[in-house]
Amino acid sequence: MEQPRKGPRRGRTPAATGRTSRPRQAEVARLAGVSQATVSLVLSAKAKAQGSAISDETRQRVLDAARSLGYVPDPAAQRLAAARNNLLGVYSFTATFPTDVEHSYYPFLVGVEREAAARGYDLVLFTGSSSGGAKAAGPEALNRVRLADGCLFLGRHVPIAELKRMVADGFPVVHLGRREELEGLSWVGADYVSASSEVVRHLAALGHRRIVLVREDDDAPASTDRQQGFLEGLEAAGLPGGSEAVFRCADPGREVTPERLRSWIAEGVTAFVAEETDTGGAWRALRTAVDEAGLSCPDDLSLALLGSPPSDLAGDPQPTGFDVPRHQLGAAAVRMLAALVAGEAAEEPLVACAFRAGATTGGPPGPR
Amino acid sequence: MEQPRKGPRRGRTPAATGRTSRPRQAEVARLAGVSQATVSLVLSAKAKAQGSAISDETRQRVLDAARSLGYVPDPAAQRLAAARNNLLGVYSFTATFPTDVEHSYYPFLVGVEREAAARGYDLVLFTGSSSGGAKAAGPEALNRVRLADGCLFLGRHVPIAELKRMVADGFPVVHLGRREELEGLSWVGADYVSASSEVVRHLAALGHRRIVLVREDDDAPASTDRQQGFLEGLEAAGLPGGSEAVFRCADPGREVTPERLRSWIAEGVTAFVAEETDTGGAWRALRTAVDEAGLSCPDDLSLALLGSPPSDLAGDPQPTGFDVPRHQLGAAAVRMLAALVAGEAAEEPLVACAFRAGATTGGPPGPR
DNA sequence: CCAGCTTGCTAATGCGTATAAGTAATGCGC
DNA sequence: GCGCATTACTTATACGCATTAGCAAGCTGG
Repeated sequence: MEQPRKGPRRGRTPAATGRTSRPRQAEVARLAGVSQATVSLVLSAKAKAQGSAISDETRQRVLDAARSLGYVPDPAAQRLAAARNNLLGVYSFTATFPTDVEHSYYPFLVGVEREAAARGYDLVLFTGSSSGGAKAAGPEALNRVRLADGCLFLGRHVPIAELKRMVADGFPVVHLGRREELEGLSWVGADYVSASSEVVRHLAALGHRRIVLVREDDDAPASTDRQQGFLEGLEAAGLPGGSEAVFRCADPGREVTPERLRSWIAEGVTAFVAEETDTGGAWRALRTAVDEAGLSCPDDLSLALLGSPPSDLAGDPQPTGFDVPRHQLGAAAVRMLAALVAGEAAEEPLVACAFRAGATTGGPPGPR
Repeated sequence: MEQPRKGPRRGRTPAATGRTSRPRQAEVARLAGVSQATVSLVLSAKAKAQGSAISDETRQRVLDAARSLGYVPDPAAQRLAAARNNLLGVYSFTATFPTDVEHSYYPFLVGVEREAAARGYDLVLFTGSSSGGAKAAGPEALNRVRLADGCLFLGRHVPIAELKRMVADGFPVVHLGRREELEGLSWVGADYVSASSEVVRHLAALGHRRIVLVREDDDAPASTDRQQGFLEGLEAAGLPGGSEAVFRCADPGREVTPERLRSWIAEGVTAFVAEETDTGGAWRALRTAVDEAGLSCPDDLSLALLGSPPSDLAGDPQPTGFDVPRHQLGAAAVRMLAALVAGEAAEEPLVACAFRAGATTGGPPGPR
C-alpha cells in the first residue's frame, strides 16, 4: 500500500539534489526491521547509560545496520529536534589560519582540537568575515554558529552587540581572552597579572631595585593586565612603582633609544621588562637599543619579556619571562564551553602562565 | 480556535532548554498579519531577484515586523529544509593541527579556509586519531565525515578502500595530492612534473650537461612526479637521462657522502637537484656533503631544490627551485569540492608551481 | 461573459531527528 | 486470575523553515 504522495517536492534546487543521499535513520530502521524511533533510541543511548528499554539483540541489529550503511546523523536535524549535535563552533574574526602571525592562534587551536576530541566533540570552523569574498558580512552571518551546540570566539574586534544577543538567548559562548565589559559573557584567558608579577619578583630577588616596564601604546586587556601585574610585583617587593616605572612607546618621539637607555641606567635602573605583543615591538626596541648602546645583556642590565619571544628571534638567547600556555588555554576554553553546553557551572577562567628562567637576567651590575 | 496541543514536549533536557526562545517566522507573520510562508518568501527573496509575487506593501510590512522583533533565522532549520548544510569536511590522518610539522599542512589550510569562506562554506575538522564521539578509531570513524556536504582528505596514508566506498556512494570527496590509482577519486595536486622539468631546463640553459637527481627512498606520487619531471627536463634539453642520473638514498650504504660527491664531479657532473620532502632529507644531505667536501655552492657546482627549503634553513641562501603554491592548492581543492557538491563538472586538478630563481645555481665551473 | 491568464497570498507538506505517549506482551505478588 | 509494573517497542508529533500546490481576486480578449 504505497500511499502515493500528493505533493512531493523532490527536485529542489537542481544543484542540491545530486547525490545518493546519505542514509537516514529510516533506512537503517528498514534494514534492521524496526521503527525509526527505535533507531534513534539505540543510537542516542549508545553513549549514555544502557538503561534504555531496548533488547540487546535489537540494539545489535540496529547498530549493525547503521554501520553497514555508514549512517551518520544529520547535525541540523539533531539540532532542530532540540537535542545537541556534539559540534562546537570556532569563530574567529580574523582568518582562523592567519597568514602572517602564524603562531598566534595555531597553538591555541591545537589545544582546542585535543580537548574537543577527548570530550567527543567535533569542531566547526566558522569562517568569519575573515578574508574577502564573503557575502554581505552582515551581523546575521554570525548566527550561523547556532548550528553548533556552542561556540568559541577568537579575536579582538568582536561585535559585542551580537555576542550579547547570543548570550541573552542562552546560546553557549566562550570568548578567548578576558572580556569583562560584557556582563554574562564567559571567557578564558591567561593570568598575565600573576605571571607579570612573578617576573618582577624574580628580578627583585636577584637584587634589582629599579625596574622599568616598556610597553606599547595599546590598551588591549592583555597590555593592561601585564602592567597591573608589573606594578603589583613592584609593590610586593617593596619597590617604587608609579608612572615613571612604566614607559609607553608612541610613534612620534617616545621611542627606546640608546640615549634614553643610558639615561635610565644613569638614574639607577638596572632591569627592564618588555610586554609581549603580536609584533614584539617593545622587546625588539629594547634589544636593539641595548646593542646600539654597546651594553651586554645579563652583565650590564637585565631584560625580561612578559611573554614568549617572536619566532624569528628564536636564535637569540632565551629571554627571562613566562610562556603563555596556549594549548592549555585552548583546552580550558573547550572545557568551559562544554560545561556551558551541559548547563553546568563554569570553571576557573584564568590559566596560569609558566615562568621561564631564561638567560637575560642576572644580578644588578656592581656599583660603579 | 487555538487548538491545544495534545502532547507538547516543552521542557526537554534541563540544560538545553534555557533560551528565551527568539522569534520565529510564525511570530513575525502574526505581527505582520500574513502567513508564515509569506514571511519565508519575503525573507528568502531578499537576496535573490525581486521576482517573487509579493506586493511591495506586504513585503515592507513583513520586513518591518521582522526587524522590530529582531528575527534571525535558525540555521539548523534552514539547513534541514534546504537539504544541505554548507559544511565541508577536512579530514587529515594526522592531527589537523600537528604540533611538530606545523608548516606542512598549515599553508594549505589557509587557502582552504579563504576559499571556503568566499563560497559560504564552513569547515568541519575531523581527525583520524581523535574522531569525535566515536572512540573506536576503526574505519567507520571515517564515516563521520558524511555529516558534511563533502570532504577534503589530506595525508598520505589514506585507507583507499574506505574512500572508494564513499566515492561509490556518490559522496563528494577530494584528495589533496595526485591519486590516480583510485578510479573516480577527485584530487588536486601541484604540477611537480612541469615544475621539476623547468628547473632542469634552467640548469641546462646555464650550460650544465650532467645533472643528478638526489631523492629519498619513498615512492609517494610526489616523489615519482618529481623524478619524471626531472627526466623529462633532461630529455627536453637533449641531455642523457637513464638510471645513473637518479640517485636514490637508502639507509644502509647509499648516502650522499663527500666522497660520493667528489666522484660524481670527477665524472663530469656539475649540477645536483634534490627532491623536497617533509624532512628535507635529500637537500640537507646534499648541503652537508658540499660543505664537508669543502666545495662552494654556486661556484664549484650548482644545486637546486624541487620545492621549498625547510623552514629551519631559512637563513641559508635561497635555493633555486620552485615553490608549491599551497594556498592556491587549498583554494583549488575547495573549488573542486564545491563543484562536486553542486553536481558540476570538476575543473583542472593541477596547480602550477612558481619557479624560484634562487642563489644556488650558476654556470658550470670552467673546465679544469 | 467566460476561458484563461496573472497577481498575491495561504495551506499543506516535508526535511531528519528526538521524544512523549501509546500498545502489546510478559512477569509478579497475592 | 486480576491488577499493576516492566519490558520492548511503535506511533505520532514537533522542531523552524522552504517550497509548492492551490485558491481567490483582478485582468484580458474574443
